[in-house]
Amino acid sequence: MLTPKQYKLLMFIDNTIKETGCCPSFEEMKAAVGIKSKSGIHALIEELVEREFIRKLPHKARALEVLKIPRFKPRDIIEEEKKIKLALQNSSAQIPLYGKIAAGTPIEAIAYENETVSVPYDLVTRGEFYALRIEGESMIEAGIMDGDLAIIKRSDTAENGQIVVALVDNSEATLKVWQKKDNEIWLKPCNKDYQIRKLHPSQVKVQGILNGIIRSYN
Amino acid sequence: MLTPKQYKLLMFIDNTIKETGCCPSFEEMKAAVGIKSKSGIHALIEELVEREFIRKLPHKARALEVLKIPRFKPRDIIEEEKKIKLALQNSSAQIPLYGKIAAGTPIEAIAYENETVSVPYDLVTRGEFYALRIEGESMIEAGIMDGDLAIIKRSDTAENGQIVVALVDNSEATLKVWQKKDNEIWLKPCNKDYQIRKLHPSQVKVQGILNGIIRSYN
DNA sequence: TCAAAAAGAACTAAAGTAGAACATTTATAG
DNA sequence: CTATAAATGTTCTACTTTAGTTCTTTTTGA
Repeated sequence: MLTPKQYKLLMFIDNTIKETGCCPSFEEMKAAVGIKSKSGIHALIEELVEREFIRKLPHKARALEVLKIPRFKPRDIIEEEKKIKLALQNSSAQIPLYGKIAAGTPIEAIAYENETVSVPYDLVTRGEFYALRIEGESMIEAGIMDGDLAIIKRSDTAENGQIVVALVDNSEATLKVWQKKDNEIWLKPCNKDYQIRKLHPSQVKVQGILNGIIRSYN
Repeated sequence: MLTPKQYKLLMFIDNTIKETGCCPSFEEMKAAVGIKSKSGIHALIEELVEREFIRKLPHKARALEVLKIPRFKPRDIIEEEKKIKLALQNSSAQIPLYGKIAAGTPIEAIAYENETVSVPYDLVTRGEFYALRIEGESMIEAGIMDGDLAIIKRSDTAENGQIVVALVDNSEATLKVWQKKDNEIWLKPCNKDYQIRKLHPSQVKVQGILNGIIRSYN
């Protein structure tokens, strides 16, 4: 449509008229567009007139009228496009999403689901990770809400006090605080309404340790 | 209909005009379509002109006009777009980390900090985002814990019930649930031990809306 | 292996730069 | 109202850079 200089000039004229109410002189345009000679401006204006972007009132000085300016994309779309470009450059770590937890199936059993989620690198340093969607309120006092995405580091051991993915009786996976007491394993929820489960070590297997939480309010 | 290259070129021309207001040159088109010679672009343009998708103003440089956009995309383009969408899910965005909240400084004041954090792309679609480190326990019942990273979408308005970054008396930034009641603004914490603050609208300014939470257990 | 697509070189045309001379409009003093 | 100076706009020439066209050669894919 327009050349860059033509466009720059058109926008300058339009702006100036809108701001000051009167048309800029050639000298002002020279400065604005970055041209050192009036003839250049003249040529640009002739082009703009020919392409019907502006109109000249004949035999008048400082008498230009802007007829149209090229339509723009909405700013937020441009912004989004920029963001997409940027996002495509910085890749982040991919970890598999293994489904929901609290549902009662061993993690391995649902590992075939081929979904992945991207997480910031600082949540997944060193080790093997996977993600689970939280279901239920049993850990609410630890700030873990229904629907949150739990980032889990694969591990088959845990320290007291850590929040772990525990597999009970080889059938039920659950996210709880791990506590070893004498000859029992305590799985402690973080919610007054839930009971501590006291299990024999042979009944419980650690499948991973909670490493991070991602929540989206959408 | 159109070949993938033709379609790609047409879209590029249309986009460029809408974005920048001026027509791209052959050199720019070369880069956009991925052709190394101007003659290739020339051939494509001739095709597009013949099929009346674009018009050339004769004897002018950078003077193309898009007449219409085809309703259907070539199959290859559709597939490519799918790939991009997929890649997007797998990528992350960088957003600035503006420091801690609850500390009592307006967000703007600490905006100079040049740190950024990377967050999954699905937490930061459309809009401008920044991150704040949560300090304190006032939102603990909403699952927002001390030390969490809050992903905030910049906004100066909020709906009732949203969790917002509110600037009180131009000096104190705080994360609370927003509620407009008659002629008062209520800033509600999510913690029984904290009081609701009832303020005059002139005292409070929204600085952003909570969009996500990232927590790391390290 | 043949035709279509692409690359490249050589060329033509348009856009932009610069300065000067000239023409017109506008403001101002007499 | 008119003369005139100052400001503004137009035209011309000469030149540089950027853009577009045409042709030949090379590559590539059915």
